[in-house]
Amino acid sequence: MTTTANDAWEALLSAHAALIKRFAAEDIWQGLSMREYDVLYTLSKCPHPQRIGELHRHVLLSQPALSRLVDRLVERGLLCRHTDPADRRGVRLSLTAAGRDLQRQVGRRHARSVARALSGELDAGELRRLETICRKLAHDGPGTDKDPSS
Amino acid sequence: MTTTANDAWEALLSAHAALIKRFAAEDIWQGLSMREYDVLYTLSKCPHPQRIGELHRHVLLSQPALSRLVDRLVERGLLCRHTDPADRRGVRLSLTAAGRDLQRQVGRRHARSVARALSGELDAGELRRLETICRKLAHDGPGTDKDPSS
DNA sequence: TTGTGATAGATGCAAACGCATACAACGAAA
DNA sequence: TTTCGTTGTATGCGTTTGCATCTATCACAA
Repeated sequence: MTTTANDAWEALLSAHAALIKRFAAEDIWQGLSMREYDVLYTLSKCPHPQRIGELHRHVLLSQPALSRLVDRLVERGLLCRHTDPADRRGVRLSLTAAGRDLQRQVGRRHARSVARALSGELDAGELRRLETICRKLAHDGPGTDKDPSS
Repeated sequence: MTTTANDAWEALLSAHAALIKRFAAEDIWQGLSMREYDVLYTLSKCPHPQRIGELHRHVLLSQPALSRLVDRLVERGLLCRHTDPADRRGVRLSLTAAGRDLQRQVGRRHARSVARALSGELDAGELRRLETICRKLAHDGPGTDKDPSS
């Protein structure tokens, strides 16, 4: 039924908005915006220097906006940007030591907030179900899949 | 476990980003941004003219940004803004006929997109579980509840 | 009344954003 | 090797955003 899907989507949007507001209001961000933190976090999970294009697939931001966000992080000494030797159009990004430290520091606190917020409302089973369901949604639905490799 | 909650949150964020990107890419918005549509949609569900403050609780946007977004919609003739007679600091917003029409037109198409996107990945049971879980999360956790009336 | 603190929105301004487009490097064909 | 279409990122520019602050109104007490 179309209504069930729309109700679920609306609930997901509300949950997202409520939690984002709550997290944003916390005083743990050390001068980073949540989008900037998201970039640091994503890079912290990547073993190899990451391409901007890859980040762009992960982040909800236009490519030019991401490019300039990276500028700012580079200028703050949190990231370094170096031309990809294998494809000199491209750029590889990696965290500096300072960037890694800052991500860890903010990340620890944020992770605690997230745990408090979600565990306060959901039990372990619900958390796992939420994760499972959202993972299915996260892989772009049919019509957008450009890489059916995996 | 703190990890379970964080994995669930990350999955929710990914699902949100992927779906928003997908919906934003569709050519159904009639010159509205998704945020503007969200405001029209929220108002369309309210029987009575709505206060900006109420909208603000629903929308992920700062109060000044919302105020100006409303400006724009008023200027496009989609909303009307009139002083609340009961509290003349405040403002009540309501859709104009044009606003209601536009919301309906965009809303019909968007609802179909949402249904296609979510139903393509989830069965009816999963949709209902997702809604139930997200509703729990949407009600601000402890520490933010200012109105324990209901 | 008048004064005081709180609340609802609006406004100034700098920062950040999206869109369109430019630019550089790639890959393949002529 | 030159040319052409494609891809990865950056830049110009007008719009939208958030933060700080302002104004107006309310509720309540002196």
